Amino acid sequence: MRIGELAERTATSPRLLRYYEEQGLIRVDRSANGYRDYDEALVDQVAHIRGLLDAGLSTRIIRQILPCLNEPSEIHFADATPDIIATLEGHRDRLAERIALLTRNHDAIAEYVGSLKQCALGVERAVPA
Amino acid sequence: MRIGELAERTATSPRLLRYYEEQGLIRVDRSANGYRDYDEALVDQVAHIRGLLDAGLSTRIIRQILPCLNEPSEIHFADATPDIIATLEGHRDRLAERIALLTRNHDAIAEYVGSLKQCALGVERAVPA
DNA sequence: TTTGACCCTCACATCCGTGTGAAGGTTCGA
DNA sequence: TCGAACCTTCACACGGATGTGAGGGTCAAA
Repeated sequence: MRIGELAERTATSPRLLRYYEEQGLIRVDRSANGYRDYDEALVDQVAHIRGLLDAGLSTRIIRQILPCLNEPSEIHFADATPDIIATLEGHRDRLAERIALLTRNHDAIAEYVGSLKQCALGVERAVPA
Repeated sequence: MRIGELAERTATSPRLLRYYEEQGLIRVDRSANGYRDYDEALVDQVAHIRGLLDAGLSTRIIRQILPCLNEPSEIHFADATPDIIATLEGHRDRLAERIALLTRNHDAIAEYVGSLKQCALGVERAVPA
């Protein structure tokens, strides 16, 4: 499909799709006329990338961890060098930290919202101003 | 305490502490000479803010959810308007989505790294080139 | 054949969190 | 009293993700 359709289907902009390509996040074919020609699978991939960006990861990091996340999950044996493994372990651990932090904040907000709703109910019943 | 000390204790920079103040994230007193005078509690608060920023939240959002996160957790009853509650629920839910997404990715990376290490071991044993 | 909707590249602009430096005031110890 | 180390404000700069516009090509339908 062409860039306009993919942009619409992923709720992004053509500009961003070109940017992700430039950053090495997606691979894109070209038609004879020079237009970008996107594979159907890119719809999911772009959604995935957007999620990761939205979660605060940089394109640099996403580029590094993306190979692990391909669905067929074919292991690239050549990648099993110690420093690549170390890099991935680092990303894995920092992801865990980030998750823990987000979880703490999520829980705090949830608790606060709970109290607030409780309180709103109480006010509604007790102080019918 | 003064800005230098707080910067050091929170591993930030004076510049950022001024910025957080400017963004309405922290409240800061002034000494007679015009110097900022930070309360002890700011150490934790700034750490908290840094965590949220690091987790990908913007100062605008942080400003909104910060009141819920104060340690004494004194509920601001006046805040219990339906739209504020809705906003908070929105943040809470989007946080939950992010956590789910990051968790999936964390697990995928962990699994991939596991396979990679396994594979590295195998190669080491099987192909002592 | 022309028009309109799409695509291309290039490049400058914006926002946000952050760094940095200038120009100057305060405090404190030598 | 001088200098070092701290503080102030102001303002410009930068990198990353994104918007926008100029100048131009492609293609299909009228």
